[in-house]
Amino acid sequence: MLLRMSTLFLRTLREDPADAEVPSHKLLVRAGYIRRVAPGVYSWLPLGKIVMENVTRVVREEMNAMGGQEVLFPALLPREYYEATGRWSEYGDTLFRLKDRKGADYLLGPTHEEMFTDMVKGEYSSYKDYPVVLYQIQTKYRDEARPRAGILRGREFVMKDSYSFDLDDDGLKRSYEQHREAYIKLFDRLGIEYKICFAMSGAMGGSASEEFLAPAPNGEDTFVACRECGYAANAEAVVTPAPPAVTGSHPPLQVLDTPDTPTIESLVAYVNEHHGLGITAADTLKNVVVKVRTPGVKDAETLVVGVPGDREVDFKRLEASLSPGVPEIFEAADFERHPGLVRGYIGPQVLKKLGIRYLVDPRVVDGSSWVTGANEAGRHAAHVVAGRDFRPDGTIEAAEVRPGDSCPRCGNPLAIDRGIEIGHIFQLGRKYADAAGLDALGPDGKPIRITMGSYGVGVSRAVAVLAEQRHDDLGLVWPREVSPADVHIVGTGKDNQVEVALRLAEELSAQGVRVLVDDRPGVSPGVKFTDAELLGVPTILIIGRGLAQGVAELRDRTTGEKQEIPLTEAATRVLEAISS
RNA sequence: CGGGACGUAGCGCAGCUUGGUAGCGCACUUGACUGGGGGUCAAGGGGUCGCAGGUUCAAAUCCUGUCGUCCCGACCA
Repeated sequence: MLLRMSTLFLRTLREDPADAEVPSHKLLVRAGYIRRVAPGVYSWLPLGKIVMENVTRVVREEMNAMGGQEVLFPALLPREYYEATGRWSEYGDTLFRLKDRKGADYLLGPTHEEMFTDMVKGEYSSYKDYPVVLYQIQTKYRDEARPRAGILRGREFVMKDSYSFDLDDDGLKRSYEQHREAYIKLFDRLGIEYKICFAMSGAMGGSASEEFLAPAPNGEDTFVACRECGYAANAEAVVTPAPPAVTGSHPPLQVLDTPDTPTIESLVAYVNEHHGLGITAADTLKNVVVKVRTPGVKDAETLVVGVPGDREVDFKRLEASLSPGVPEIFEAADFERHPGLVRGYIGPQVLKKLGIRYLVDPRVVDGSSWVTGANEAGRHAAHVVAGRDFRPDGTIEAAEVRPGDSCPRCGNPLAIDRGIEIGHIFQLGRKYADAAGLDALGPDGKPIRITMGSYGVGVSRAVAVLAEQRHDDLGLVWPREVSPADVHIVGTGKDNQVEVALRLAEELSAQGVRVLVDDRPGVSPGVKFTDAELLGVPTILIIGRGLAQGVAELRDRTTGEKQEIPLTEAATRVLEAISS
């Protein structure tokens, strides 16, 4: 492959685009890899297209290697497929919907579970056919409420999605493990740094689930990681280790006057000063009321969540825990309908009587004693003991996670970081097979319900993640596998440098090296150097002022290392560099 | 959907307060010089000032409406 800058469809920009915030977005636009067309919708220019193809190739090779078979579904889908699983309505505004000339409903596929399931059902009917893994690399459409960060979160994006179909749970586990291994290989090859995190299976249903998160300051996901034992989890999925139950006796419940103490801080300060308690925020029990709306259920349920007072309720965690239920803020009007709930002074003592479900943080164990609301304005209660003065209906993971919290596996402190989800694997189970009635006829003549796994890789997102993780002040720094070229040869000078550069480029190209050569006439060396650095090809060879002395310069874009080499050795040295 | 900002040349921006000839940088064209860090000089081309309505002799500028975009919070690869 030989790309000549003199004819390459490329214009680099000196300035950052005004609508770009994150480095990957700025650099991919400035370096001429992508251009914006609409919010969350981008065109790929020649260099960007090559990078995307390279990522696609790696993903495809690893999927084939693990036994996956590639198929391709249309992006344009009729409504009927999404009707059976209820997602035509459940997906809501995120679904791009359209009508054909007859007025029939269509959609642009946001994901393809239904199509895969239906296809397998149409072709396979015997237990002898299974297991099978199918995948596709497809453009997906989601009308995101807020696309952001360029290619990182688009409304149109390329995803590899695969599905495993097995006869039993052991088979599903095997397929899941195979995908996990394939993903490790694939992301390693792509040069992406990632952490495998326990995840919630979320709205998709199912059980075991892990996310491949690429650590990046601009990531949208928060995850915890334990340096000691390697445990890593999406913040939504972190399990709070419960302390042992407390035994022994406590003083009887005591109601205290605590005027003007609607917040935890004011409460702690007041009871320590006026009631001599000596407590901290962690000794108080904060009770947060929410409404929970469950799909298909008419009325929202009122729910109270109890967490230690030194922690906020993390709405994302709460939502993940309640899924498929959706929590909503309990507003002033709702309080009016529930006079038993005194805003700012809610305690769990009365919830049973009010018939309100009460879920607590796992730290609220039997026998633990708390300072909490007395259900009267201006009054709190001390020595409120779990199991004695109130009995929760269960525990819930809703409290915020903080750096230093105990690792649920080994107890050491956890660190918190941001990451970008680049892959997700999970054991779907039988949800879609149930909806489609996907069975195989077993050896005994009885039908076996198929169990499925679902596995995604954000292909176009991976391009952005690489730009996000691998850049410096000068520009992009591609890893070898995805770089638009193996070597960027710069010919600069007023003698025959460009001519020599071109000759060398052709020679290398003939040996299978992918070459980008800057043969633009009349362009100053400074421009060529800055462009080379911006574009980010990992090896740069300069044919410049040293030509008369038979010297070229070899640069490593990643390390910044420069060395003068004899021109006669240039081809060999480049071959060495790109194979190392 | 809630909060904030912004729409002027391909890109980045000024001009708007106080109405009167639409401007700067980058990019682009031509010529000369320069030739290892986005170089210099000269001459150019390129605009429905988001859209609609209003006020006015006159609107990029004032008023009303509308559309769109970006950023921060609830969804997800």
